[in-house]
Amino acid sequence: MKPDAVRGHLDALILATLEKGALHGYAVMQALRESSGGALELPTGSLYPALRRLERAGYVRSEWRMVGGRRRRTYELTAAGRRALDTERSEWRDFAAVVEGVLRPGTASS
Amino acid sequence: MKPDAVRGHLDALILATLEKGALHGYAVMQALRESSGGALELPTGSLYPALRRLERAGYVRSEWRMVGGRRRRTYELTAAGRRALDTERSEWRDFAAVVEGVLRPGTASS
DNA sequence: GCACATTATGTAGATTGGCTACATGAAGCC
DNA sequence: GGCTTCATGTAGCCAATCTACATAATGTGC
Repeated sequence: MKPDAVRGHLDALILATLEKGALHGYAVMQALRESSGGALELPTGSLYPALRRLERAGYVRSEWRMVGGRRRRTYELTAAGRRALDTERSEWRDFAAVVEGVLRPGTASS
Repeated sequence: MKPDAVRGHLDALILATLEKGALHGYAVMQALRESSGGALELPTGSLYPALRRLERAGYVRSEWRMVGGRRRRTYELTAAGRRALDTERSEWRDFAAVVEGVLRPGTASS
């Protein structure tokens, strides 16, 4: 998968990952890798800034915790985040349908 | 549809549009608008640079024509362009499957 | 003949979001 | 003691799309 393909859809992926419950950044990375069957290997330089962006936007809320001397910042969806996820889902469906329609071969008279 | 959503997939859309036959830039715009049911309104500042990029990459070949005193640059897929389109199609399928899988709700135990 | 929409091509510059590469540090394991 | 994994983050780069602008001919309505 080309690196930039996810562009514009990463927020949706992260929000969906957090839908099931609060997670810290590293765990989001792992969850995304797993739920994508290994296809999504988010570098930390993509993930952490994205999470902060989502927080600035009010879609997630974060909280520091110390677990065994290790600091963890756990992220949790806000109500606005849930609404944003709904929007992202329907936008994805629209977008996918459009691309699918254009890409589908054999629509021409040929 | 948010303006940047197409990011990373525009090449595929343009190549697919040219698959049915050579078109000039403006006609590509119209064809894309039509085949997307009006969802894709490509600004010229996206389309023309994209076409030149595809040409530099060797995926399309262009030719000037004068039609009724009006200059037209028609673009045509090359063999490499057809191969690229195949690749784009399969990459799209992979990508869409991944996003679909992550976005699908209710995969959790919840 | 004049104004305005449409057809047609293009560039300059801003934006933006994901990437690479780097930096830090603790815990776990051998 | 050394290596891997867990964990968080920043600085700066880059590419692709967008906005806004510039140009010019044809078609249409009056």
